[in-house]
Amino acid sequence: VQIKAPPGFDLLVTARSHGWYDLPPFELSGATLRHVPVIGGRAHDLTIRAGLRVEVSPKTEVRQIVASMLQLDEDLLPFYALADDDPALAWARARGAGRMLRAPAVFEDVVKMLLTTNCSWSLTRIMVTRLVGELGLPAPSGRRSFPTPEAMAKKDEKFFREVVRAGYRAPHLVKIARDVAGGRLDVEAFRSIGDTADLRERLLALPGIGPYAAENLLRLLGHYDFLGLDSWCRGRLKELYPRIRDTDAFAARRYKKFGRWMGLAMWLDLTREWHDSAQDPLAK
DNA sequence: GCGTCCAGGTCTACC
DNA sequence: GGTAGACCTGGACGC
Repeated sequence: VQIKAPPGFDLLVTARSHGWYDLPPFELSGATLRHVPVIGGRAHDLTIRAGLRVEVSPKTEVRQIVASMLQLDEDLLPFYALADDDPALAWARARGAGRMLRAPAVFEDVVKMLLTTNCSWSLTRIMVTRLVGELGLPAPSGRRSFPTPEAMAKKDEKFFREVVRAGYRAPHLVKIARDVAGGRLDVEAFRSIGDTADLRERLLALPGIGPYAAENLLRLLGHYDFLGLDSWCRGRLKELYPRIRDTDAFAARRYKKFGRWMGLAMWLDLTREWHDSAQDPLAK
């Protein structure tokens, strides 16, 4: 399947927009991005190569999934117009940066974000790998999908504590999975909510999702009005701007001029070095 | 080998 | 509304 990309689009820049490419079922090898989406109840091998050649079936649904995963429909021109005037962000237009890599389903993004809270990146990777290995559906290649809400809903808190070893996050995983599987919670509909404040409140209503997780999920949902500051962001701000004292107040001032794009502006400022070299940014 | 600290926070009980 | 303190795990670090 050939998919037309917007001008300036760079698959590698989008794939490495944040850490998702490092968590299964995502796999980034060279300029090839893989995932195992569940389509029609079955797991499929999805391979996306530079030039956006996609090899999978059924084709129609794949177009929508890939366009959503790579945020191909996001109009970044208003953001670039602002970034052009900022010396630290003028690179964004030239590199085609600003599209955040997303999972095929919002459910996967929510669960993964929950598993990034209050732990090291290596622990996040371990927990997600166990979840996929235990509950994912096998694709023809043998690689596994991210678990469906139904698969997770069948497991109890003990499983998430003792097998996934998610610790105190276990009851949150059970609650979210069972609410989604039971039809009481439609996280996929979050992509069509336009009002940022409303969407943020709905995300904060999810157990285990606080300001950090909600605001980072907002960014994946195309809302950049909040900064989503965490300890990593604060550390990076201090590295980039060593003279600042109050990182949160500084960030609010520094990126205010970007308006509804402020969260994206900050993220690209903090991660610009990831796109300077061919080195894996998470390898450090 | 062992103990301590902390990492891409959240929730609850208090005040 | 703000603020301690508890919460799981795994890796880094010091001894």
